[in-house]
Amino acid sequence: MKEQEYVLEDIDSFEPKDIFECGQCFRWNEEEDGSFTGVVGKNILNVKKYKDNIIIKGYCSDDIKNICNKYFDLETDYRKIKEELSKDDKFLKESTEFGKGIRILKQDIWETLISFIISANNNIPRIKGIIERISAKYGEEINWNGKKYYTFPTVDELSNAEVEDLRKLGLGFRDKRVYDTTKMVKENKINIFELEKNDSKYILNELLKFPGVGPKVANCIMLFSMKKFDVFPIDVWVKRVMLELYSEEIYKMKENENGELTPENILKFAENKFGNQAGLAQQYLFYWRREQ
DNA sequence: TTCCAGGTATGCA
DNA sequence: TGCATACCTGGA
Repeated sequence: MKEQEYVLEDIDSFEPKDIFECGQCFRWNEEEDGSFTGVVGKNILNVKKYKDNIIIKGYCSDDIKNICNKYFDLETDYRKIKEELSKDDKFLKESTEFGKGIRILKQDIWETLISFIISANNNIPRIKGIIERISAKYGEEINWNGKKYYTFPTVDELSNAEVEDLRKLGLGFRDKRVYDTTKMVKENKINIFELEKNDSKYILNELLKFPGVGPKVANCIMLFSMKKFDVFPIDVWVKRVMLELYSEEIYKMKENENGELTPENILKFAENKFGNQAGLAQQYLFYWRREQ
């Protein structure tokens, strides 16, 4: 482990607040100075915006540049994507302006799988608390700048938890789902670490085999850990914003013979309208609507 | 006290 | 297949 620093000069489309509070991650916390600190794999990172630069300080096991380039998706041109999305849509123009600093993180697939199972019918403060307690109990402790941090437990580490242990950590009815999913991963029933090389349809089908993983959770996993931007997770917020903004257009779809505003029709409309960037469109609209 | 939160699993017709 | 209902928990 080594202290390191990485400065991104004049970087476009990178606002720590937008990235860490748009709902894609649960392990980043704002500090008193406005920076954010989070645990990424076995590394601790602190991200601060200063004028047009992003200053990333880290306590890392690997080269901080490699870690950040991958994790923050620095190769992708978000400006271009935003331009394309807002080209002929006033709502996306407004929402991409509102969340202009959003980037989709490439998070660990295993951590994302468990985190979003926990997210079901839950609220963000509680989700964060549960994940923190799981990490403190089963993860690895790292000390940095006089503070204690905990890595998210590996598959082997979390396999030490019984259902009752998870219940004590506050998972509620999600305890058995996390336990059973952990067991399936541990026994390699589905190799989640090799999934991302397949197309979204195939991956969706595989992820749905895990207990606690439905369409919404599966799509979030693909979007937030595999850079599958063509998926479109539909939750209460997205449903709300889509109906508020696009009801007329969804009614008029030629596939929508009965004029129904069902999740299927919302999905068809989104895939058709947003194409390969549907996931990003979802994230801009979600963040915009939720922060209003 | 009651309701709700980035849904999913289950039991029925 | 298609639809309602229950589900831990803690904060408002």
